Amino acid sequence: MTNSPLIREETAAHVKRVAEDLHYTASTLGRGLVTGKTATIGVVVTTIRDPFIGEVVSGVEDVANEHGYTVLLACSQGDPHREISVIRSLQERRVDGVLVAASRVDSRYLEQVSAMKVPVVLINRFHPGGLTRSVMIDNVAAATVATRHLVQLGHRQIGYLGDQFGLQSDTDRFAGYREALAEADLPFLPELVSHGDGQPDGSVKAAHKLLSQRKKPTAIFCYNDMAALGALQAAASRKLQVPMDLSIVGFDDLFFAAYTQPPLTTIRQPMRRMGCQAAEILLKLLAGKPCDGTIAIEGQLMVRSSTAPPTARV
Amino acid sequence: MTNSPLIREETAAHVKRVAEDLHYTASTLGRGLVTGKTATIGVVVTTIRDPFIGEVVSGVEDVANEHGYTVLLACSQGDPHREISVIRSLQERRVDGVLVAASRVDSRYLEQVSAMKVPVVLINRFHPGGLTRSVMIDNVAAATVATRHLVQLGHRQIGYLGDQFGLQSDTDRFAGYREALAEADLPFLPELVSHGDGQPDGSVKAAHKLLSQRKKPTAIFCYNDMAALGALQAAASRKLQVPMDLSIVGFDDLFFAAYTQPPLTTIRQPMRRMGCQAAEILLKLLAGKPCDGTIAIEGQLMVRSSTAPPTARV
DNA sequence: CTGAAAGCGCTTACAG
DNA sequence: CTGAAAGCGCTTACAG
Repeated sequence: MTNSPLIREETAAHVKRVAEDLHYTASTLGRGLVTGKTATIGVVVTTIRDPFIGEVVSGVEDVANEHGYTVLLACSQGDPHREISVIRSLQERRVDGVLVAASRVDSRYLEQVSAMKVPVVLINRFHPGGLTRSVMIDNVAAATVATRHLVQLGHRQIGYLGDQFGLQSDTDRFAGYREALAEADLPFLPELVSHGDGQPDGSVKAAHKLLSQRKKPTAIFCYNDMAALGALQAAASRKLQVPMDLSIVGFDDLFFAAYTQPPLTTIRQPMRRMGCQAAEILLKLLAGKPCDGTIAIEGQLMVRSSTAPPTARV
Repeated sequence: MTNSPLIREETAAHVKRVAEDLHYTASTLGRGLVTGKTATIGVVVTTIRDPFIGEVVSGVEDVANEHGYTVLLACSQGDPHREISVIRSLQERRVDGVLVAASRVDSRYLEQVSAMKVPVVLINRFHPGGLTRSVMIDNVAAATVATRHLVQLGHRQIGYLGDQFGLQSDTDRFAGYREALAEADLPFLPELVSHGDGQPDGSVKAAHKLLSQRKKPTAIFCYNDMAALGALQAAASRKLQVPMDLSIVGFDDLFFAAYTQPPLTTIRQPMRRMGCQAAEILLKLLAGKPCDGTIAIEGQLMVRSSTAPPTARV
């Protein structure tokens, strides 16, 4: 099916027509075997149920498709066993390159991906290595901006509702939170930080812990929008009005953030665009073009209605 | 790498060890060429950004993986051009079977999938044909249950906030809505139905249209939870209290439904399980086992706090 | 029981 | 310019 100027146009047209009538399409298996390319990229994620991941993968799929590539989906489910089986499956299928958008994967795993000797692009992750690149949001800076927003509204008791302790992005966002406190000369109060799981359920509990302090926070900066959903719920169940009694800021700007009641102030992370960029880097690498360093994305503060100055009640 | 009792165990172990050291994995390209199987299934969706789709695909990926299959992702984006290019791409890669979880695909498209001569399983879609099966929720029945719930609470002015007009599932849910009205001897009022787009943005507008009637509804049954998000927003911007001034019921029970304020009464659609079931049917078909008919899933009413009896104010 | 050959569907380099 | 052959990495049927 390779076009060539050596064949009479009408002949080519005829062949094409017949091929179409027969529903014939050249097999990439045969082609792949000889060219060593499959025009397929592996996308490794924790779970595709996560709306953050969905956005990223959508961007990836889009540019991949545009360039004739197809996406092989690999969900690790955060399970070490599946992590390795899923990687092997990509390797067996001889993907041309790999994209990883899984926040919670351990490093052995990235080691294994590297061992495939194909280009790999990491999203919101970093791993040194010749063929691996990253596109990541500047978590520290974005978290500082988010917390600073609360400081500027007049809050002095600001809580941090994190994801699981030890997760890189959690550590970074926490660092940004502390940085904003420090720059405003606010004391860091350990009892104002609580760790959930980056999901609504776990975050409700973590939020309650924060809100049951004797000196409770007037504002909470949440690890992500999922956690903010939990915080919103916890506030409602304690009859706290948001933002009058409690300000809440999230992170990600998932589709529902503009639709919570009240609409959520959050840091917008251009998830889809990050997916696109990551795919573009990968395709460049596959085309043999040089492409170095890690791309740092800036988060953007979206001020909506879940934040306000603290009310002066004691 | 095929195990065989004919080879000494220790030899096999040795070979395996060396293979592992060399990071060798048998290529499925060579194998596929001779066996005619790729252990790959194509999953066609509108867009992976849709949380409904994410859940379904997660289920599919799970059972596929468990059985040694890998998922090739194909997003049509509802674009006819991409629909065909994406199908071709699956065909070129010689997927063993196809799963379609795209609500808005036209039938020409399904025709093309059928022409691939591989088993296909449709989710929430029906298409006659020898090799195609379906797993679908009973939209009419579930919508009747949802509307009946409102009737039983005492509502007489019940609105329907639909998806785009003409979509099969919209038509079915609308039919269920009318059925519940009829069985309660309530008149059908055309001015109480409004069509959005199954997304929050478009549904806000559609909800406003409903709420600006002279005799406005005291309850709205929404096509899905996304639409309900829009209805919730519209209510809030009109200072209507949910559920006191307006009851709202959704459809799907997406992850955020339990976390809206107030938590959303909705029809739970077991999305993940539907994905699993669809994959299981496909795998059965691939194994040559007979497997017929379409599986009908029942929706489940989840009563939360967005519905209540209408207040007696005029 | 075992090892060499044929062949799956392609592309590419080469001989005519 | 064109057509036949070799070969990519596998599996399988077959000869020894």
